[in-house]
Amino acid sequence: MTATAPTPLPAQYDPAVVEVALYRRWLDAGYFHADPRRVLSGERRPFSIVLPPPNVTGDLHVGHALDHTIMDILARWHRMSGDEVLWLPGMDHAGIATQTVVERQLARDGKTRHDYGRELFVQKVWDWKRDAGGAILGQMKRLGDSVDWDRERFTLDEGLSAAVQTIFKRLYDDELIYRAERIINWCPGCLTALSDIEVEHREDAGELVSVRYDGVTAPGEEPWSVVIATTRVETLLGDTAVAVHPDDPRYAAVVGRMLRLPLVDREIPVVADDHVEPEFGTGAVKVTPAHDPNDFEIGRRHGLPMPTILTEDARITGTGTRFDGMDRFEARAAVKADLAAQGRVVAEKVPYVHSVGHCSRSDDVVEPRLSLQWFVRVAPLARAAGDAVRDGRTRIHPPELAARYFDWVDNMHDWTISRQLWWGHRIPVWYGPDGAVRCVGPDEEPPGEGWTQDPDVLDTWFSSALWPFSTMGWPQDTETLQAFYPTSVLVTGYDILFFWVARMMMFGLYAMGPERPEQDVVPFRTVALHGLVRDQNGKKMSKSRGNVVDPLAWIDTYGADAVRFTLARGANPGSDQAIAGEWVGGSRNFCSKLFNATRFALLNGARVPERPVDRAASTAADRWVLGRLDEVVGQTSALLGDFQFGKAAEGLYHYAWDEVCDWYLEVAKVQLAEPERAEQTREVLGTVLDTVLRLLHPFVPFVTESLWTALTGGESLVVAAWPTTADTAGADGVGDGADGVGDGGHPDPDADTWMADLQQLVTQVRRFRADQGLAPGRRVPAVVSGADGHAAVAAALTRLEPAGAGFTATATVTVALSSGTATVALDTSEAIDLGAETARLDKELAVARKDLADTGRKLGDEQFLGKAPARVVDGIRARNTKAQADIERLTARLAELGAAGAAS
RNA sequence: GGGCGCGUAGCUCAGCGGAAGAGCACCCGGUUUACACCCGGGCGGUCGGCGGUUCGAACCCGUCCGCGCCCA
Repeated sequence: MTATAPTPLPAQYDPAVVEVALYRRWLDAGYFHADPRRVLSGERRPFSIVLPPPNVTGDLHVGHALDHTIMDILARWHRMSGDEVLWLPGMDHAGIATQTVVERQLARDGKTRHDYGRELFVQKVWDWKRDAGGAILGQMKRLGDSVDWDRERFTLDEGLSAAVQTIFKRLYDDELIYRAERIINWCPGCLTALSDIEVEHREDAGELVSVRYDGVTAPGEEPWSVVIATTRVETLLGDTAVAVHPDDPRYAAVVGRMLRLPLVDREIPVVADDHVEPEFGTGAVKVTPAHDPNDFEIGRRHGLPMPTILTEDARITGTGTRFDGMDRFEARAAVKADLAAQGRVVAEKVPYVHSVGHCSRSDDVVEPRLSLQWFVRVAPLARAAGDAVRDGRTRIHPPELAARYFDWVDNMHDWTISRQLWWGHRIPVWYGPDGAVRCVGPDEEPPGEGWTQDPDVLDTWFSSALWPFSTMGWPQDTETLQAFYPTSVLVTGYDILFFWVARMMMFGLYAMGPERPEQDVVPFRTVALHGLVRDQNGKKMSKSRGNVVDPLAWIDTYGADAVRFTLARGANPGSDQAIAGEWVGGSRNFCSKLFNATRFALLNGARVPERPVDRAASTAADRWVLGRLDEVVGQTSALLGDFQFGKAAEGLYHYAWDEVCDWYLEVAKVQLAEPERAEQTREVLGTVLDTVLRLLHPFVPFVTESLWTALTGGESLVVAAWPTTADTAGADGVGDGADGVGDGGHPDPDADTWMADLQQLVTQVRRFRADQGLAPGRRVPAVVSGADGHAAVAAALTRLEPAGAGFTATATVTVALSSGTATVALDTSEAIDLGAETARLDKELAVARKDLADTGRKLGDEQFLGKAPARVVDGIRARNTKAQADIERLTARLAELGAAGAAS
């Protein structure tokens, strides 16, 4: 890097003027571009992440902001650590959502997609994508995402489409894709099939209606009947049986006999089936095979007819009743009314709260529907996906959430992949004369005359599942693939575990399987799961609740760094976090603090030394702050390696603000005023800030970049080296252990003790001043004794001044230090507030007495002495001694005050 | 109904076997030559209830209560 003279900083930091320009500079410099050759040549280790592709119609919401912040922290950290980093961005084509957006536009002109025809409509969707799609990509730039824009991908790109066709053909040839007539989830709003995970179950208030079906009687026979209960009474029109449990004595006599289906006047049998729950309701269930998955299975077992009684948009059809043409909900009321009129409604529960499936896109109530669709036979794929985690080839973090993953992959149903849409990858299957079927691979010509292609497209997830390798050029064996697959980590919310992880695992293992050693087949080595972002009261954000926050508004107000830091700080693996604007303000304050601290340091000539600071020649405060820096360096790397972003951020926040700013900078002011200390202090300041800014860069890239380039004159923090303890620790041989002075990142107990004593001394004097109402700015003459080596610094930090002529101590503060009691005699030039001081000392005395009692009790307990480890016993003993000393000291002070009070 | 998780300061959360912590909020004082997006000081908790294990429990076990999520 080229070192130039540090540049002065403005009076205030304004993220708005800095962030956009910095991001532009990073792009121009090409820092985010990944070069596979540096990996293949062995020059660098690879680190790769594929961005779980956001939806092309979507905007950046706060959940993305968290997800991206975490990925960016990892990417920047690894980049600084010398890895070749690929973070690959892109979007999916979101079949239903995108088609709906464009159809809505057409509807404004009173048109439908059918007015344009398939080809023209798809062209219109591409137009929309070009003009209005992908807003999220620009928003990612605002956040600072260090993605490789040169490799941006879209699931409908040519290359990715070839990948889709390739894997479809392979699965088809392996008989892992099949076409069949099954009950699927049908959305009457979107007019397409859905997979299980696109259906959201919710407790809705419906009704449970019990209806009497009369038996068909022989002449002269007693009338008999069976009562069934249903929440969807309109489906009665499609019933083809009533089922009971074979061992249910109540119905043994009627199994095999016929019932008269009300309203339709069709005869249906009573069948016996093991899967009927005798305890539920009356123990008899109506069977509508074309409109209920369980009933479909019963229908198959008993060879029942399966009439479809609903149109695609959920209107009654083909029943030959007056209900034909009615919407399903209208029909529900009408059917019930007619049944009631016939006296067949024997019971009714309204409201009856039960679980109802809704379309995750349109929120319409999903209708189970018998339909001819394409499916993936998931059993072998899902087993492989489970095994990869079971045998550790892919690690789920935090590990507790693996249970959820297994729960899903071990119980997965076959996946419905056909969608009755136009926007998407069209199924590469052609139908010819006489029922001939041909699946066409990517390099094959479609069959010609007399053949037609399947009209459906594939589920968007089908192409998203290929994302970890299709984006890298698969099925071509590219350098990118060789260098960066398997990806290092997939970062996503635990709520998306089923969507991304399970499917990407299945397809990754299947597609890459034949070509690689087993260890290298998985799509990601680690899956790092984070939680949901909630509002400030811990409530889930939702449009209906009106508590959705816009991360971009926060970026405008507080800066991207502040948003990122807030999210990072709250990110504990696998658990949800709450967020509020005020808290983002707190992070903005932290960024300002860093700015001001660096500004102060630069104004005082701080510089980064060529070689590590010589600790032997340093003050205790220098050694303390450097020793703590070593610890923070080690701790931050360790926590990042364990995905503990919240703790890493917290540790840096605490060190930078509470230790460096509140204590070291204040001590540094004193040292800078001493000619023989000033230069050393400038180097320590430079070292500490240089390192802290490096450590913070992955979290808050913008402010750290501005400050670091100003401080060091370096090119960019993006490509600066990640600190190690070897960088910061002095290699000067001091710290052989004899004097307890640390070396090479080891703790420095002497310096720590010195600092703890200083903090104790300063805090006690400040507290006295506050209790006594002494104005903070007022200089108070004082004599400090029993605190050698601390007196001058402590005096500066507590605004004490040397005693002059006529000094008369009006008050004394005693402070327990490691080496004994320090005494500060002050001349407040007036009588002190005895009440306030006595109350203070009484409070401290009470604490000391309680501690003496607590520790005394333990030390008198044979069991404790015998069983507790020596380390603990020693600790208790030390506390006991300390409590005794405190009591003596405080009692003596109180006695003096009593004397003073009596004398005055 | 099955499974998982959570109840710690006003709010959001760390801590998960040896003296109760943080951020934000709140109260008092402050133009201390980096910072009022600040500085200094302070208030605030029978760690959901009850039992058990242990020399010792916010932390381990049981049970109950209250929330949340996923799958039926």
